[in-house]
Amino acid sequence: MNITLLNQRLYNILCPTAQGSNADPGSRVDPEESCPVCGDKVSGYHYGLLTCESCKGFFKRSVQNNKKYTCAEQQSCPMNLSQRKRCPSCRFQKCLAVGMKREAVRADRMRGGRNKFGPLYRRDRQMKQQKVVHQTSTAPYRIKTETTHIHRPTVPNDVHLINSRTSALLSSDAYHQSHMYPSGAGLSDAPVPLDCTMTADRVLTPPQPPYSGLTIPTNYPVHPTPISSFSLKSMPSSTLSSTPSFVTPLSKVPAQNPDTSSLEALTHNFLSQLLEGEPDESQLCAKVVATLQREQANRGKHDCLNTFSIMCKMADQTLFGLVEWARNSALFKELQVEDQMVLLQSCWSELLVLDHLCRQVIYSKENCIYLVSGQQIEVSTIISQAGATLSGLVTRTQDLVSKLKALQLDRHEFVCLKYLVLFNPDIKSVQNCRQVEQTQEKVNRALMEHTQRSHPGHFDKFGQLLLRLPEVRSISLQVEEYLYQRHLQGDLPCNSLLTEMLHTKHS
DNA sequence: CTAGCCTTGAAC
DNA sequence: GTTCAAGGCTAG
Repeated sequence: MNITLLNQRLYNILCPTAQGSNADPGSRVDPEESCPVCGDKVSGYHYGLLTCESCKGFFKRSVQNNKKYTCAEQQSCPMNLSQRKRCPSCRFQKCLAVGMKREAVRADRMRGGRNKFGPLYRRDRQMKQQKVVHQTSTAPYRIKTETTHIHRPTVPNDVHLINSRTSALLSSDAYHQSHMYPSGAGLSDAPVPLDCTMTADRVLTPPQPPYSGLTIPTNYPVHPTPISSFSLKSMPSSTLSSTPSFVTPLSKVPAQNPDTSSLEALTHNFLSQLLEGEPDESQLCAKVVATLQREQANRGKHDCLNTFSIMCKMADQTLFGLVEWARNSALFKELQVEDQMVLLQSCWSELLVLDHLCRQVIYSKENCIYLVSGQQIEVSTIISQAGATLSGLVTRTQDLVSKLKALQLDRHEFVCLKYLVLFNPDIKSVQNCRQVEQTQEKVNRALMEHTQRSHPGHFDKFGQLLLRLPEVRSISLQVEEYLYQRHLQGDLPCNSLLTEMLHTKHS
């Protein structure tokens, strides 16, 4: 079995150098493909991969002039079209991170001609071309499901233009209705009427400037709680700084006493390392918003993304981020790429669910769902208008959110859960099963020691956390099934990592 | 300094 | 001759 053929997109993310490109999902074959650094439109291959003209110029200037930038913030500034100028340091780091090559900038400044990357660009182009053929040949076909009461036309490239005429018919399954993005209404102004002419443009450029949960800042998403002061409860940062260690980021915990066991110090270091790889929520949010804005801008006013497509694209971007997270993880890097593929293909939906849960625990207001785009939606609004499957899913997930909130899941524990899900030694086709098992055990021990040390008063928090994993698994399977049904109906955006993951599992 | 447009020239 | 990624130029 050739794994790379099974899920080329995943393989490309895991082995960016093999294919020479690490661009965003969902737009690979699009002539309007987005720059992996800032999300702007790409103008061609520059210094190793497809980037926009401005990042090309920026990278060239930086390398030619041997620039040394310093970030005034935490070296995790959001990078998108509107903010790329703010922090050259983070921009340059991002350039390098996505794979732009210093060596492609010529020391002798000779103009014209081709460099040694020519073949790499050609291969990448061929790969994209193959991808188009693959996507076309595996175009979704349609079947009827419980949530589909009417026949909706299959539109090439997945776009269902929801208009007022079809909206009433679609109300049986409100997920693809735009109530998820009520226009301009305040967060608690429920119930939100269906607005089926809602466009992504309106979603993404809300009229209300301050954060309300439903508005996405035009350029930079604002989070109710900074990720740096992560705790289970949405406590203000000021409270956090004066609370006991269980809400204090471990990195700020004073150095271990000499009398504390070395084991404890080891666990602390181990967890800190795991935490270091955690993606920045603000950046992810900015990226998602930028992608959606760009997508809509490319479509024009009369070709709007429907809500379900928007949700899928959000999930796709999140998934892309999760795969990147895994790829960059030191523990994951130790595995061979075949095993990496197998593990990710088996747990991607669980990771998505975990990611969603964590976001709810940190950011969501009472009875609201917090999207990766920074929007909050009232659960009751969704439940009241969604079909049976989706309502059930939302309810189950919200129950789990409540339990995790009650357990006061913290950031370290969340990371551990992610690793426990990722390193699953029960996956049969994993070659190096022993290594996966050892890593899982190591993380498991770290989680146990952390819960006992940081939450000594919380009896069996460790066990309680582990007991939540079967439900995560179960929800994720239901999510997959739901998405696959929608995929078969042609509702999912083609050419996405999400679709490819679904496809791989069902093929 | 940025970023869009222009010029160049080896590979095809 | 064409292509297209290099470097260059320049208004803003």
